[in-house]
Amino acid sequence: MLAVTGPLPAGADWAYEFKWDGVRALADISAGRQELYARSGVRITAAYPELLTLAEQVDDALLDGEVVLLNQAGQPSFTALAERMHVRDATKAARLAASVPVTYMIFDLLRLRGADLIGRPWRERRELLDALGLGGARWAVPPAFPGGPATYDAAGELGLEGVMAKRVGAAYRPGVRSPDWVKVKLEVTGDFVVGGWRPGARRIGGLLVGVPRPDGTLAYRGRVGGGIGAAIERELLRELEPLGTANSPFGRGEVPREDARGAMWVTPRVVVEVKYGQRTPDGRLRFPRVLRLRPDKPPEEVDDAG
DNA sequence: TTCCGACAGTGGGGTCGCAAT
DNA sequence: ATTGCGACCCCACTATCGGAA
Repeated sequence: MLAVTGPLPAGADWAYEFKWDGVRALADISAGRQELYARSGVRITAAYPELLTLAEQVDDALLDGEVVLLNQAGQPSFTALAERMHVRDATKAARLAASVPVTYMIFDLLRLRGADLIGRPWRERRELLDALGLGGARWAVPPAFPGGPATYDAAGELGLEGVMAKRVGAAYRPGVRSPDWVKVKLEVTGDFVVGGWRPGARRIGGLLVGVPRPDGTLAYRGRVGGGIGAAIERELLRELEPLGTANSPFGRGEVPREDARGAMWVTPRVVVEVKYGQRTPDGRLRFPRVLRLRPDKPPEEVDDAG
């Protein structure tokens, strides 16, 4: 079951959980055996051996949750998790499980001791899950809260990805992106200077953006290809085409070769407003998309705050 | 006839593995 | 040994098309 994106729902028929930035995983435990499955249905048991002792706490259950890798501050790091999720080799998995262990955040219960719970309301499934008393060094059942705004604020303070709102009376619908689950992500908008663009299936595939440095070069912040519809593309072409230049306005060697392939460089004069999730460890924008052009904003006034 | 929802396609940050260079 | 590319993970958004209203 998947969530739709939307504004924070309000009302007594909603409950709120933190949204964990990791990999979705179903844990199927029966007869002392345990398997983990990714959203695609692929078996990912071997990648996370530290979760296998979960079977000692429950003998027959189908659990839904998110595998996360917490940093020292207790915040999930998707970038760090990415280095673990492709691992198939048992020896390598065991070494990583010891040095950078994951945590399984369990939030739903779909089967218990032979009883299929999918048709039961979320509230009931959640009560049964809580009653199992699951908890250990490498897994947890994070709490659900009754207040939406408070949960959202807390997610912001804790540096989490956002909030999941769940309709308490709703059944579990496998594989369905249902409005009974609403994800509300903490996102920000910021202004960035266009230093180049790449042709794609559209005339403008994506923009290469950055923020100005005192020496006049741009500090690279990544590519932005989302949000460029026909109208914005037309505006961008009108502004960018006269600004073409032979040299990259970014710092030397700063744009990865992959990103620079086919790029058309421009004099850094066009400012765009971009919406995005968090930053990656090296400052690049995650899930970026163009909101609009900022013809009113001079490039010199762009900073890296937003 | 118009509107809406599902879906394919395009774009992003990443990692890994394999084949071509 | 390096590079390109697709397959997976996470995703947002746009354009299109067919069916419902």
